[in-house]
Amino acid sequence: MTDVSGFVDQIADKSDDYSQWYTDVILKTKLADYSPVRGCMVIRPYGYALWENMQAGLDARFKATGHVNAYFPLFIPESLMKKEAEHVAGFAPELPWITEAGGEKLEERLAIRPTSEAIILSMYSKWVQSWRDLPLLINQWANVVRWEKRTYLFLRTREFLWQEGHTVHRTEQEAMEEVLRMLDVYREFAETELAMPVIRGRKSDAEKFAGAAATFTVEAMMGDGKALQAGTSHFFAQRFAEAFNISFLDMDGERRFAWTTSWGASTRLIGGIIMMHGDDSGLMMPPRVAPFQVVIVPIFRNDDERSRVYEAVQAITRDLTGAVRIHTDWSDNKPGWKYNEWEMRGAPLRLEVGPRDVDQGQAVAVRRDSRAKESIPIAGLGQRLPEILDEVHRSMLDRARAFRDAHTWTVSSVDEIAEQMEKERGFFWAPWCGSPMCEGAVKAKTGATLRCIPFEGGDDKGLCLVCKATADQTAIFGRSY
RNA sequence: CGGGGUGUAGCGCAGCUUGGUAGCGCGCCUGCUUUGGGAGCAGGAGGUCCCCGGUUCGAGUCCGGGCACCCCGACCA
Repeated sequence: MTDVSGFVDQIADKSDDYSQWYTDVILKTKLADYSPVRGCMVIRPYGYALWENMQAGLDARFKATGHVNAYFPLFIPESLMKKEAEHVAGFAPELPWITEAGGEKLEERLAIRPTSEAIILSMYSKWVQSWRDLPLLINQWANVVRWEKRTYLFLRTREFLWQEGHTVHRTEQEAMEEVLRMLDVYREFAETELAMPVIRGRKSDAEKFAGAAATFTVEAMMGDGKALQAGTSHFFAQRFAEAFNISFLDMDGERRFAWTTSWGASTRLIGGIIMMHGDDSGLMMPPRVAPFQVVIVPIFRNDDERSRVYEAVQAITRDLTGAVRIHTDWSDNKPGWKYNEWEMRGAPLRLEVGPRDVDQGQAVAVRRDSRAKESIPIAGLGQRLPEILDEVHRSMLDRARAFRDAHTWTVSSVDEIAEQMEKERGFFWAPWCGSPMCEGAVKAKTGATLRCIPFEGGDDKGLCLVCKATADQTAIFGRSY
């Protein structure tokens, strides 16, 4: 393997200063930049292209499960915001308010949406009259604002992009099925498109969404052992339906409150991609959402060679259009510079095309993840490159799983967590009695919060890691973003 | 909201102790030579030294006040 030490000196060492590494990577690879507005960021074209690919993957899955898109206003009247007590209490500290517009004080303050339950469900109360109107399955792609005190690129900014699905159902069972179905859509999307292994589970009461009866989550482990909530799906029971008066005449002629859900994933996932796959050379884009899956680096010494290489590159680009997302770097930089540049920016595959290759009717493919080189006949690129991209995806997913497994411990006491956290962070599986007191004790002692009660892999009998009472469930603890 | 740090060219920084022509590296522009793992030479452009006030013949530098941003912590769907 090529020695790559010292090539990317603009980026802090990942092991040396993880958060500086993360910030450097984002700025240097032009994913995003700080904005003139404190706590807000600009998503640059390279980052936005990534987001568009992620959107496409999610949107197709939402459509395939029967959902349609719509768009609701950014502003929420205070009276609507206040209708569900727990909900407003949960978001109050980070709500921005518009009190004046057009040179006049508003009669009613308008909140800038932190999430859209209030505005969407108030509309649903008009639209839902009969059991024949159900289920109502709507998603929206939008920006939301939460006035965070402490911000971090992609992971916690005051404004961010996301999607939020809001559905209404006739029965509790249907609503719960929807909640779990969409949670699994997030899991499948994360693994299939982002090469990001996640754990499905339920949130504790302390960690659940403000106003939800139950919150489910997919949790991923970042490269520093901290947890990232990669997507959530909420079961509201009939709480919001009662607050917003969403009721319908059922088949038996009885008027009943509906059952509602919501589920969301955001640009935070981009932060997850960076932290899960990146290394000291920079980004590593999961092939299926990478803005450029293959970057061609042309090599030549003079005009004659340049024109021969140009022809070959044109032919290759023609052949591959539609099969892979391809970009050719015709900048004036030297090839070596381009190799480093595109490794830093995480292109999954580099294709070198030089005079020697043209003479032999081939091109040299180099993988970002392993830096393995392979000479491929030009005629065979259309078949071989997608194969390699799939291999890269698989090995990235495998590596992320192996990393998570190597940083996961089964423990029986909170002291074990504290002890291990001194050395290395990760996920801690432990029996938990269900008490918020014990959950709080773990946080106070170790800084780790309860990430979820996993669907699979837990033990249903044990003694609580804190109080030693009988515990019929297992919880996963960890530091989180 | 608390603690720390930093504001000087697009970026990274030096200069401030001891006041006196605003500098360095990278990047950028032009030309020539280069190009298979971050090229070389030559020439060139680019400044509200964060802002306001004070001291002084003279302030990037000293004094006072303010602002902004970054990092750490608390808080946080």
